[in-house]
Amino acid sequence: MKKHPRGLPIGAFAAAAGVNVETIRFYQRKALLPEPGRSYGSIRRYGEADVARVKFVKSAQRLGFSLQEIAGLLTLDDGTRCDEARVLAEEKLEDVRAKLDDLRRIESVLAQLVDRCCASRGRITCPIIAALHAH
Amino acid sequence: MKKHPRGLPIGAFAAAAGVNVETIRFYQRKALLPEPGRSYGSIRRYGEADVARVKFVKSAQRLGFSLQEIAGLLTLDDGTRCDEARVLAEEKLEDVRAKLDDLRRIESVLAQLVDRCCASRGRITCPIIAALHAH
DNA sequence: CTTGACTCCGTACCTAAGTACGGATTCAAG
DNA sequence: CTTGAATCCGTACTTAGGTACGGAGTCAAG
Repeated sequence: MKKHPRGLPIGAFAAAAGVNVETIRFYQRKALLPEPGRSYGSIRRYGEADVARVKFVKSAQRLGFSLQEIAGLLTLDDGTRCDEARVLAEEKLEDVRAKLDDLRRIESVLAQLVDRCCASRGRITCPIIAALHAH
Repeated sequence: MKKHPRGLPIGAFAAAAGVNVETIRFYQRKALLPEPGRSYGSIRRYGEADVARVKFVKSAQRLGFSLQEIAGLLTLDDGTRCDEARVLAEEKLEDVRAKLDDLRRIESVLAQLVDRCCASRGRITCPIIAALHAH
């Protein structure tokens, strides 16, 4: 493993964070990452804190937060404004539960259709097609 | 209500189907609707079958089918190829169940985080922020 | 025959979260 | 000092499902 005494250049940084170089640049434009210092020239150098930040973003994404919402979470990064973080998490939980309700409804309709379809072998009109015509 | 003896022009058709005029033209480009006849001039005229078709598309969308998948369903529109329709419905059911699994996992994590957050009033480090840093 | 509403058509724009490209620098090794 | 890799930067493209725009043509009523 190579040493990067002045901090990681973008390629090594992206690899360390498990994302694409272009993704780093994209996050930079979205201000999800601070503009890093550019020691000796015009090349950006990143540190461990930046790697942690990208991983934070990816963790939050896995919980369904959008990048915009994650920008909000990142302003609470010092961990001292628990109330605000809880509000964001509660709102997201509501979103997720609403989507769950939708999907459960859809699942039951689809399951019924598949079921009725199986039960109606030889019928002239497919129950699935008929149901889609019915509403 | 006005009569449209030669069939509905696009505006009345879109209204009857409950969608935007632009949506009709978009569906036309996607070949979800057949090119309608243009009697006497260059104006498209639509019939009841077209209205039913748009409603079919909207029903299928509510069940989570993409327009591309709906194009597939529409080729089975005569209702005689029940097996093929069932396969498409089963695949969609699998999709929906996979998404449900994801969301349930997310819900439980979020619910735990909110819970722990509530339990830790006064703590210095917010458990939500800490958890996002942990993975 | 004119006016106003409607339609036609192609094209651009929108969101989200990136990905891809390409010319110009710059860095590091030999 | 040269060469090749990496970086910089702006811009365009991607998917899905539309929405919006604008100029030209057409249709029906008065």
